Amino acid sequence: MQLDARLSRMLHILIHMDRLDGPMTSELAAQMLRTNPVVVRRTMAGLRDAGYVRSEKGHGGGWTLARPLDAIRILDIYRAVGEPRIFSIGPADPNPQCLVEQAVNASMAAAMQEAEAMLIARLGQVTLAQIAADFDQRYAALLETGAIEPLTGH
Amino acid sequence: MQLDARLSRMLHILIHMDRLDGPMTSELAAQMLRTNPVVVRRTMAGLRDAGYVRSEKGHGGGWTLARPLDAIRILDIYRAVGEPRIFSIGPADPNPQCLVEQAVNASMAAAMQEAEAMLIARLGQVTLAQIAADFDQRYAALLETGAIEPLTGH
DNA sequence: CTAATTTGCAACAATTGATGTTGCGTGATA
DNA sequence: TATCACGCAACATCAATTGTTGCAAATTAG
Repeated sequence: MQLDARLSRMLHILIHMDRLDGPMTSELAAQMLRTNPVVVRRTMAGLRDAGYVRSEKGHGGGWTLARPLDAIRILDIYRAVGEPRIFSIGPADPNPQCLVEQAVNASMAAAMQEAEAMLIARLGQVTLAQIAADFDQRYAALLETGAIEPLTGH
Repeated sequence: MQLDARLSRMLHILIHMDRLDGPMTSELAAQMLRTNPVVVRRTMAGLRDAGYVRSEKGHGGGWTLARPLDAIRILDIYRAVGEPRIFSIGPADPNPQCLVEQAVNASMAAAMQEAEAMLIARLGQVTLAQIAADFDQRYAALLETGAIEPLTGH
């Protein structure tokens, strides 16, 4: 399997939702993510259950933020999408009989848990508002160079 | 895909090689790893090319350590097996046009690179001799409790 | 010298979980 | 009442490790 992009995709679409007035349909989100509306609904379901977005059916329906971006941390969304597995490397057998293998697993697990704790801590320190602010800087910088026109699609 | 266990498997088998007098055949290693001899050769090939083990064909052939365990760090083996991808999460598009997505990727990449650097640093600090010493402690502890008999398989 | 052993390597199948896709049901609105 | 949009189940696709088969090459035993 290639990379699990659910977290990145949700962060991406949540910021777009913040900049959009009115609900965002799964269809529009799917275009932005270059995927299928069903994939959007499937992944966003976790965010809805966790209270970060709301969904409305029917005409004029779609997805809306339930909180401001500065009240959502990356870690919140990581958890809302189901806390996907972080590492693609790991033990051959998580609970082996062989004592050598137990020692190997213990050593690797210690290192990986340390790295994971650091990553989780970082994800808990960054709000979506900070990412949106970074976007604003990038946008302003591109306007400055004349590389893009004001109000064109990002 | 499930977890990539190549690194763990190599650490495991290298320590067994150290405790074995004479070469270890791929067949024996495969039994210890509960896999196929071809898988063993395939993965060990990287360690041979990197100079950590030697292989001999024919009668009495097999794999032998080319260095003592205290001269091999986990990081060395990680590199020798081809530096497998560490994370199973990541960006949907590593080089997107969308500035929002660029900002998301930058934020995630910063956190992940920090965690990766910490993991790599840890793997560079642990030698296989240290893991083998941990095994010795586990073995002695089990002997102490009478849970196992001396000289039985580990 | 011949047979048995063991690695080397190519080729292909199996596995697994996210991702992609189709279809239909349900609720809301124009 | 027709259209829109989400909800959900079911199945296909994909990618990378892992598993498997087959055969060649090298080395040693007898």
